[in-house]
Amino acid sequence: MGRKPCCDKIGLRRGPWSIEEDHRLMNFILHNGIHCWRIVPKLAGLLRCGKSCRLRWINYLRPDLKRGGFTDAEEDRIMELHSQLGNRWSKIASHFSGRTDNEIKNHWNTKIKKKMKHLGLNPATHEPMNNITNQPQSMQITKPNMCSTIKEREETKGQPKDEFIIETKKTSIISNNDELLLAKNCKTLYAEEVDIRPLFKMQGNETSVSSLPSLYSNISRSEYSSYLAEDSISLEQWGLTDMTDPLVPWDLFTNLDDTPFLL
DNA sequence: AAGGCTGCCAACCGCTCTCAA
DNA sequence: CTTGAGAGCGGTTGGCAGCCT
Repeated sequence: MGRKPCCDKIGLRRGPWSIEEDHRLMNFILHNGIHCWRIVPKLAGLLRCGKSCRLRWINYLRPDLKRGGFTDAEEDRIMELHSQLGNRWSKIASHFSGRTDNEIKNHWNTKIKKKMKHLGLNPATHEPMNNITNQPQSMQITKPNMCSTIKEREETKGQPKDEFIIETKKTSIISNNDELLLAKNCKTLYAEEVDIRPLFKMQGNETSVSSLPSLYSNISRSEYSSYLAEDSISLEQWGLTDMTDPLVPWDLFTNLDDTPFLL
């Protein structure tokens, strides 16, 4: 038995939102703010449930949404965060401004997952899959102090953490930039034609990489420093007076009435 | 041209979490 | 402490568009 539905669904609209509905919801929230989603549709004059309104606002109407495709940097960050947080999309989304959990989840399921599989990495664990045949037997991967959640990471602040040691002999797994990038995002590192013991240590906001061949010397230096930066978005930060993203069809709303839809 | 297939993504569903009474 | 309502989250679905045969 789940909990009761958030609303009486009889007579309520479902499916895609019309421009008129978007207009009403947008107008209502911009004029009145959000206090209780349950009453929003009633006050805004919408035949939708509060839950549906909330979703529409968060995933589509919110003025601070970035829209457009994900940049390579954003993809890298998603993979990095996913390796730590797993499928906690809202947590992952909180590290991005202008991106929703739904958007990130969709991108993960449709693009990044495939990319990882293509590269022989398990999307769930971010580690090489067993059926990858070019992985040398001599390779050992150890994760002495892996933090699986942000909370854990915070709790172990000041201690060496997220430390991966990979020992390998003469492997050539990494042969192009994409794979190198992915390895970086898994905080794993493979050596090419050398014996190395790369050691990633994260201490506070600083990352140090020791004993790395020059090939890898330019990666992960600053990647982790942004981890701890928390994105916090507020209405004041939405910049409602400067919405210039051409991908957002705000011109549909340029003729908003001055008065809210109070019925 | 038409039908099938695939990818994308908005939206929904069911569950958990949070917090006030 | 318990309960219940609302909010939030993650998994899933369905429809559309574009591509392929």
